[in-house]
Amino acid sequence: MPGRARREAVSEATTHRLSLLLRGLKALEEEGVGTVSSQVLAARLGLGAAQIRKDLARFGEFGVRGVGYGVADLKERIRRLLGLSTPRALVVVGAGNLGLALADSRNFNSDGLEVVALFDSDRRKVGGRSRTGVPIRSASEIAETVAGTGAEIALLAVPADEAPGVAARLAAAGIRALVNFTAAALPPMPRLMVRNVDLTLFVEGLTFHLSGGDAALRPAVAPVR
Amino acid sequence: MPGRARREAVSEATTHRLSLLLRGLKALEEEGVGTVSSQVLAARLGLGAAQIRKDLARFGEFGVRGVGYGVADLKERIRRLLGLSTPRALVVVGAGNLGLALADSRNFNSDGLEVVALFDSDRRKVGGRSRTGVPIRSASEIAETVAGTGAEIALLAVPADEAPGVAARLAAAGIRALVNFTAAALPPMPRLMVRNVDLTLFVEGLTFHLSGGDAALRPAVAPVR
DNA sequence: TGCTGTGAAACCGTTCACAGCT
DNA sequence: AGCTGTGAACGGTTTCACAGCA
Repeated sequence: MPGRARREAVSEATTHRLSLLLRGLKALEEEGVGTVSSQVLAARLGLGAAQIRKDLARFGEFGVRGVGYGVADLKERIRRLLGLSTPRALVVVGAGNLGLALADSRNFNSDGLEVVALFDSDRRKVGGRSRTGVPIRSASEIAETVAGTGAEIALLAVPADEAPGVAARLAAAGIRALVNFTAAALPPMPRLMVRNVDLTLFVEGLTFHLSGGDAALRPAVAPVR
Repeated sequence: MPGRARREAVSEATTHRLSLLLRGLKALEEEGVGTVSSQVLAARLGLGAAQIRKDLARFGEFGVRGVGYGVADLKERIRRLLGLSTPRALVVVGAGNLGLALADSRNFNSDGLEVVALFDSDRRKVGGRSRTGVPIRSASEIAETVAGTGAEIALLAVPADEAPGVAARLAAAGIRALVNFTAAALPPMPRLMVRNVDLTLFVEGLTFHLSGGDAALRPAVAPVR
């Protein structure tokens, strides 16, 4: 599923692993570990050691031969690399269960990320707050809020049929990157980077394998051979 | 990120595209379209035409040369292929916002999929129902409910630190496939197929590209060359 | 002519194996 | 001796280009 925007030399798989790496390094730092090898890191994250080294190699030299990586140092450099060293504001559109879950997730409220607002078109929700205190504003205030907070990233969790319209408004408001949690396919938009995260797809991938892969197509009787 | 279990000849990318295809075909059928070419289908889904043909080729011959694919026929065959032609029960563990969102999602309650129960350890939630009526049971009833409903698939949406324990209990209860929405890394379990869907990863992938890729590592002054 | 099905080519990411530094 | 950084091999997926059929 391409989500290509500009010169995308770095694959999504790589950025995902960097994220994972960052998380692992944080844990190690809390455990008081000062130095770590790609070997050990890999085992903890379920990745290959060579792959970690390769991923890092793309961005420079981070370790010391014969020794390993400095935990605090590598952590800081990856954080920097992922663009998390400067604070970033997020907005979540759609204050249904999914939107609320996203807004309150500690994962989006750590490092440099902060969810600054939720939007919904339901009058009864507007003016309220999520459990952790994110204010719910009217969808009509999107442009104003985005401008005021400098938010660059939006998480889209509205009903599928409203998704394209809302995405267009977010783009117009100056949002530069969007994660689409909707099943709707969004048209390509000029200055907006889009990642589609379709939760259904993961489940149907499982049903495929559960049902024995392509078993459904094979005849019920044993094949000739 | 491998999630390899048994002989996994068919890639996750392929099953995702089949899911997408199924969705597209449903839409076409509702529009009253009887026949469609890989060309048109591809354009609607944002895929390549050759790729659609290649994906299908893996499972047999589905179209008519010079004509295209019969919408109703192809839809039915893909549904079959994905293992959605027979009903499947799902359970969702964790009745927080994310769990409730998953349980009420129309995506998991169409075709052959049905969410039959939510589980939570919070006494105050147990006995209640989600907005669409899925009953919330005590986490202690997992084994019993799974046995009673024949559920094979579980969606895991509990706090990260509880994830490994709950996953083990689900495996013991007879669940065969699990989608882990938690940030926790689950240990490999014998008869349990796991897919990890870490929502954080998608956002941090965006911050990487927003910050100009590896711009953070390049010196502020222009490189020598 | 139009469109599928498919071998071949191109591409990309991962894994291997080792040179090089500490 | 230990571990990083990396060229080379590998495997898998995507794209191309066309043969074959309606």
